[in-house]
Amino acid sequence: MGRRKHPAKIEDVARRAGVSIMSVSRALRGVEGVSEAKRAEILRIARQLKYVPNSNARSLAVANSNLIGISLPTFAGEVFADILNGMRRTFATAGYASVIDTTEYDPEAELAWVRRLLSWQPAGIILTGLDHSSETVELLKASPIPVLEIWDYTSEPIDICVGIDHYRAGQLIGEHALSLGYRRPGFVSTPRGFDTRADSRLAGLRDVFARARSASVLSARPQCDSSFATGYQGTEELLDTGPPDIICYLNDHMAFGGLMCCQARGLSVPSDIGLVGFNELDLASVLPKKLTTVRTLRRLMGITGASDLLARINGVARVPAKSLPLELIVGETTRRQPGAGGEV
Amino acid sequence: MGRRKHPAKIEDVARRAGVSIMSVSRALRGVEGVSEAKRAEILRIARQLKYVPNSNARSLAVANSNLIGISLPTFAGEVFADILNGMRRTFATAGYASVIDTTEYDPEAELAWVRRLLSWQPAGIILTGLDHSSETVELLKASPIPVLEIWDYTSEPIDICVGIDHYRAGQLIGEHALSLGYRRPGFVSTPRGFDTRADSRLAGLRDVFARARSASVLSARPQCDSSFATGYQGTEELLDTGPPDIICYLNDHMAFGGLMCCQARGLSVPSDIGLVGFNELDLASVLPKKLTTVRTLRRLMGITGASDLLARINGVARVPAKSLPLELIVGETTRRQPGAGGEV
DNA sequence: CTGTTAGCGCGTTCAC
DNA sequence: GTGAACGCGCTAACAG
Repeated sequence: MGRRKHPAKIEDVARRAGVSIMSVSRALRGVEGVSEAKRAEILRIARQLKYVPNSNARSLAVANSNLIGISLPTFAGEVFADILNGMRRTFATAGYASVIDTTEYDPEAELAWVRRLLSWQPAGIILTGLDHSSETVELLKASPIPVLEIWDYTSEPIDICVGIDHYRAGQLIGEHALSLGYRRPGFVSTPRGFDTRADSRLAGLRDVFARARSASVLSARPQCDSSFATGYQGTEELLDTGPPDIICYLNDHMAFGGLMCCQARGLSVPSDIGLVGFNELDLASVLPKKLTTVRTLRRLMGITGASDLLARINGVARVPAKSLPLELIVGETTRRQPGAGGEV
Repeated sequence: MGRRKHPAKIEDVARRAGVSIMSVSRALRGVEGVSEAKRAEILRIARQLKYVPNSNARSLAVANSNLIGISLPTFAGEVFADILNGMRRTFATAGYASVIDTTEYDPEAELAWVRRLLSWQPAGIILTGLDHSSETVELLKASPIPVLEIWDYTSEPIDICVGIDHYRAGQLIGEHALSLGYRRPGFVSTPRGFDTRADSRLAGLRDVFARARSASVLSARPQCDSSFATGYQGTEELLDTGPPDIICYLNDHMAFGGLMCCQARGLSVPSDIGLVGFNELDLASVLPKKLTTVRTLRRLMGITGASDLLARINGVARVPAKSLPLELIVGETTRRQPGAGGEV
């Protein structure tokens, strides 16, 4: 079987079946208006010719598509994979396909992807977070295509929004740490401006400790190629400068790296130092020491966001922005009782 | 700024600029044939109108696209993310965009995705592994579109192939284990038939031990939602049935789960039991005990595969299938010397 | 139930 | 350097 230069088109099927193009079109789409006999014959021939409809022509003719365009910061890690899974399952059952690209946290890359997406006339577009270039926002606001912003929360999204309040998450962690008597907080994440959610959480943490007139939050932002290594190295940095009594991490993977670092240095957790992760990732389920962390309902977020977007696509005029609940998971990497190290 | 119902088209730009459609087309594509003055004015108006070209119309007119369609088993884990990163970087610099979907290891889902991909007339298609439905293979072989199969290796791919020999990887691990005196091997992975690469590695392992007339390889295949938990539970299963003296895992994450399980049971590694992972994942960099594992050059694989596919796209008639080298990384979770437990 | 006509937005071809 | 025709493959709207 040779590779044909030009794939079969609807006309080839029609000629071969001795019917008109329209009958083939109807038969293939499964709409009314073709006798069962013809339909079966047409389907047989289409399969035999390995006919695949041309989406470009179809989308051009009907001026819409059942395509959802998705933009993520990265494929690495469970976080976006979880959100993605929730969304995709929802879209798949509704008959929508999704095309995905990652921006590696670069707003210009996001803009380029949004342009490409718009050029396909998708049914909906999903962006991660709120940190877009102004041109991206203008482009999307001028377009009739529904837009979902997910993972971060704002009351004034481009269109619709489902996320969590990261600033509040930082406060939550800070309040917990304060109540346990921790006074010298540290924060380990990726370089500033890279991930604005991390910055929001750090801000929440800072404000809580500032209000308590406590020491300011030390932060380390090493650049490693893995979360684990970043957590390990960031912890080393903090321990070497002004040793904090509690370290908060961008996520559980980094916190695990930190735990390994403390272990290597002979520090005992939580008596010498407290560790707090974020996201309640899979890793936590096998650790001997339960990690103190914040549970984020990522899968639910994906499902909720996708459902809201589908509602907009199906004509609902406005869907209010949603903020999903956060839950602090108290583990064994922070003290259980207010400690003695309160005042310096 | 209201949301216009119909996005601006090339004709709108032309009318507004007082020129013909063709001048706009030329100006926007940056081809010869427009005076610089006109070009600047046209670009200004296009931007002002937030004009985005319609890809459907364009692809229909020129009968090709710079789109690469990619099919992955899953977004979870680092393995496919690493391969993907290598590929995407290569495509991006060559001006190709990629659209990705996951099959969750279901050949029928892969077929559906391939159909959709073909309907977009992409420049190339990438599939993970070799386990396709026969219809998928027929469809692709009948198409003129270059196809890359990645991650698994075969000398007879659909078109081109870059991967590793998973059977050989299993042998490698088996030979190493044998040489260290291990005689009762176990293997922990996901349910059978799910991931054919895991099955190949198990087969390689089995054959090595069978040739040595050693005990047959015990296998556990629990179904958990995370690799860590799967490794933990699979290890429990094996330890409870016929306790092996060495356990091999589908990947490092599972091996880590296994390590945690052994630790929880008070078993010491490697004196009581040896553990072997796969893939040399990021996690390993922070562990206090270096993991014995197999290094796979995933990023290189992505780059190589993408380059080969681009070569085919650019007219190279045939590109030979490539098998990338494997390297056993000897860590501290297996014995360093042949042990005493040789003969029973 | 079936076929014909017109047009989706853009690029190629060929005039001017 | 510029523009008018035509066609890419398909489908909505109509006619038979």
